[in-house]
Amino acid sequence: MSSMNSISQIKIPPLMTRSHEIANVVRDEILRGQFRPGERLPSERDLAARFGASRGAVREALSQIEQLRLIDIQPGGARIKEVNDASIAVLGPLLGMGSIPDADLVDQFLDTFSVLARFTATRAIPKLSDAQRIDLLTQLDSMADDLDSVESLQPKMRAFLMTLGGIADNLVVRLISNDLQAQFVERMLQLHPRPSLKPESLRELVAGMRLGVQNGDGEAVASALDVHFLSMRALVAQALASA
Amino acid sequence: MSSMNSISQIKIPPLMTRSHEIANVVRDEILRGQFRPGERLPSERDLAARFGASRGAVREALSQIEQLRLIDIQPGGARIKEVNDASIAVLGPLLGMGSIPDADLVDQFLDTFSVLARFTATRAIPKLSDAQRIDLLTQLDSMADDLDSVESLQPKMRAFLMTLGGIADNLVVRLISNDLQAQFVERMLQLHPRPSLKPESLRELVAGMRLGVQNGDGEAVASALDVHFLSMRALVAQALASA
DNA sequence: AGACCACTTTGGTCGTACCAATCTGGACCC
DNA sequence: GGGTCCAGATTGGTACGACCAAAGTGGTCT
Repeated sequence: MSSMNSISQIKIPPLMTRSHEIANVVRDEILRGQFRPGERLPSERDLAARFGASRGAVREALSQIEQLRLIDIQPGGARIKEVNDASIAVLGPLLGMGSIPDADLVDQFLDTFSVLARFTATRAIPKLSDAQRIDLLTQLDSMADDLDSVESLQPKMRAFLMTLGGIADNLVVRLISNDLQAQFVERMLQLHPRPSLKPESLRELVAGMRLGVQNGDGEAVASALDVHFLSMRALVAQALASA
Repeated sequence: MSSMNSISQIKIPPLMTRSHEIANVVRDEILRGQFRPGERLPSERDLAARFGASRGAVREALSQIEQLRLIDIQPGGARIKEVNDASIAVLGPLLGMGSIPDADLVDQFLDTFSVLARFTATRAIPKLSDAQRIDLLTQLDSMADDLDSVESLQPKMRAFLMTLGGIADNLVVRLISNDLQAQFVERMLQLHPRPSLKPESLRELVAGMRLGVQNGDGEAVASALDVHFLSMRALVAQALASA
């Protein structure tokens, strides 16, 4: 009986401060491989001079990059670490670097996301209350009305998965999904050409999930999601290849 | 033909700077729920006064907390956000807050981790080269020698999963695992009483995985991992309950 | 009661200064 | 030549003070 205010969540550019700018530039340089792991980053004073900023701003920037586990700050110098050992939070920048997202990375993301969705479904469905089941069915029925418009289906799908996530009640997965969401989804939605799923596939997805929800069969819901994500991956790969 | 220097990777307390201290304290206060979401954090100047630190140090601290998506810094004041919307990186602090880790959270972690392990296995096994298969089998045989000593098996198990991860070659999962590792594993290893898996269970795990690797049957390896993590969860839950 | 405006507070940035840890290079000794 | 050792330069850690623009505050006026 609350929230749902601030409906559209208009995202003002999250206040690009000087330190964030610097952090972004330096982060991207590291991700681009312009420094070898173990190598020293230019000193704070040098960076400050280069960006025409104060050392304070640079320090804030480096402090952020350190949180990404991309560098190791120590007296004597900040050293670059392996990108493979970094935090999830580098995924977004990693994706957004080329003019077109790296196809492999996108596929890996979708693969991973599908596994998390499956996981959520299998954990949520068995513990459904009657009210929750009805809620989910309602959402699915609503989704069944927009099968040909990806634009209007996507947010409903997202909401559906969020509801499932709330029921599964696994904070770890929730936080992982947050990060993937934050890192990935927004960039994915700007894809051109947008992959277009066939209405039949979507109908199959919704119907499959509905059956699973009705019967309390988590594996059925998960399977429907599997199929959906598989075709999604194929389409996205195709879209990226032709771009 | 390189690396493998700095064998033991002695981790000196990662240089607890003033800003990190402040960040930790404030972060924990937020995680502890001492502020309501939407509420304003004390001003940088107030925090500086409270900690007897400079504003610069406080700003670096807040900048780090902002990266955790726990606060939203804006002119006018920093506002607290929902913990549920935060980054994975809050998991560690969240676990380490009570004298004993929260049992539910630990279980959720193990559940999630098992899914990621299963995922990695199913993706890695089908694309094994001969050399990789031999490598894995060798590792498993080595593991079969330490079945009764959890202390010596654990690192081998970890190495095995890392190898699988390298073969699966999914950067997204890799980064997620990094974070879970960074957030969780170290704290888990300090558990008392340590959960003790029965040697028979471990033998079964290793044997099951070996068979799967040999036959190129990813699902078999995944199943063996499933069983293992299930009993692990039961034991950990028991250990935490009796603590 | 609502609109409007001046004042205060708050974050964003800069500059300078000092300390301690680290690194660097050259003198020195074997 | 190769290793050792020490002083000076470099680097990060921290502090204080100052100014600006944006956001919040409260009181006045209508």
